[in-house]
Amino acid sequence: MSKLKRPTKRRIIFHIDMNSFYASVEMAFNPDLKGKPIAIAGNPEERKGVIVTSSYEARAKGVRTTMNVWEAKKLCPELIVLKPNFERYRAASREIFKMMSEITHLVQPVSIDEGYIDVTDVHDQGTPIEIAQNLQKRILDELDLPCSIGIAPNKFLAKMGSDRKKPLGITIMRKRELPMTLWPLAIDEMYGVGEKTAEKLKSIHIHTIGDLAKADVYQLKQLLGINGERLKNRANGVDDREVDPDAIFEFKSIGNSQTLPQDTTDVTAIKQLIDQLAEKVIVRMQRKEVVGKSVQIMIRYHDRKTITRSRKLDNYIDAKDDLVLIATELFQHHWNEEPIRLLGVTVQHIEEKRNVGEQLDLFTYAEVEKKEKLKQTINQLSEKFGSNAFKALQKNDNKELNQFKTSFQKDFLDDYTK
DNA sequence: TCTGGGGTCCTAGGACCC
DNA sequence: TCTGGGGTCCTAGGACCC
Repeated sequence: MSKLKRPTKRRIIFHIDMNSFYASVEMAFNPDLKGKPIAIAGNPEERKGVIVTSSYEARAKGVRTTMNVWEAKKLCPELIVLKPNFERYRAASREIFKMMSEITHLVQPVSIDEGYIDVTDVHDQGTPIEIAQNLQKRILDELDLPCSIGIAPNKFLAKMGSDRKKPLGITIMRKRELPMTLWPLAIDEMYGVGEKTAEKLKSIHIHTIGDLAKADVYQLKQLLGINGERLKNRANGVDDREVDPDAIFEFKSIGNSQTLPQDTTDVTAIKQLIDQLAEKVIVRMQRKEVVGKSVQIMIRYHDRKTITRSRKLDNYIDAKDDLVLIATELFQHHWNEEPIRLLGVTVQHIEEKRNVGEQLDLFTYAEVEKKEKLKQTINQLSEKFGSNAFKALQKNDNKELNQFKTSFQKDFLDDYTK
């Protein structure tokens, strides 16, 4: 008997998007800031002082995300620049998602300030529009934070909808109205189309989402691979991704990176930064009770050329020593000695600790590696001096190998390797 | 004085196995 | 002796998003 795919039920999905979230949280926290041009940025003394978010008043003066602080101040001299208070933003975010989860358990956070909910089976809280209005009002009344909501039969259209009206908009994207609502929009406004893709599409005379909806699928595939077909589908309002409340728990990597105060070739400073980054990554891994099986470093050079180098491991790691060891090795192997602007350390192939079992609780990766090296050394010694003296040691357990190492290795090996 | 830091997903080539 | 082709894993890089 063939398995027929059941036609998917028509769904009602919201995309909730907080309006200039960090700036709004700061204004809620300090109402004196309301109505003023404010921006959140890193340390303006250092070069990482770029604008992360700005209030609508600042945007009206031309202030944009990723703009340098000095550049923004040139455009808007009265700009109030604040350092980010991530704890504050996270706390606000938790409250918002709690309100969503009081409507339905089908909540999928996608970042600190946006998420999807699926209200298809919510029947006791009014019409979808009423549910959206109530949610928006509640977030505004109780948290003093504005948001926009898109209502649509799928995620893509809901996302495009929440973008239509800011702040405090509610926009319904009906499939039959797409020629009026979606298709006139410029291709760069489409979610999933960035700078590069927009350029490529324009080269084949696709300038609006409507052009894309009607474009030849084979030509699109040639130009963009599988993504070409997917974008065309989305332009036609087709997107069957489900709202997945578990997605947030299934993260795949944890990393930290940092731009240095100045470009540097100073190995001591670089190693110190690797150590700090590894520490941060490990703390986050421990908090989430996960381990990882692959380590990646990122080096951004003075000219912004960026490389990544990674190594898949035989075992899961969760210890700082291991991460520092492997990240440092990767760095030493691949650094071309040019001045470095930014360094990153990331652990990939993340698994929950409890799913991995206990095999690696015996040794840390660093210990295993040390043991392997010691074995190799002993093999070499056996070759040179005959097997009798060392064969026995190879069969012994780790404790004896270590005893051997501490008592003999130093002087003996120093002589031997010279 | 240009351009932060956190991620995800996709592609493509080479190695290796069958 | 010469040779096909599929599948999977690993690594590096790129595009995109907030």
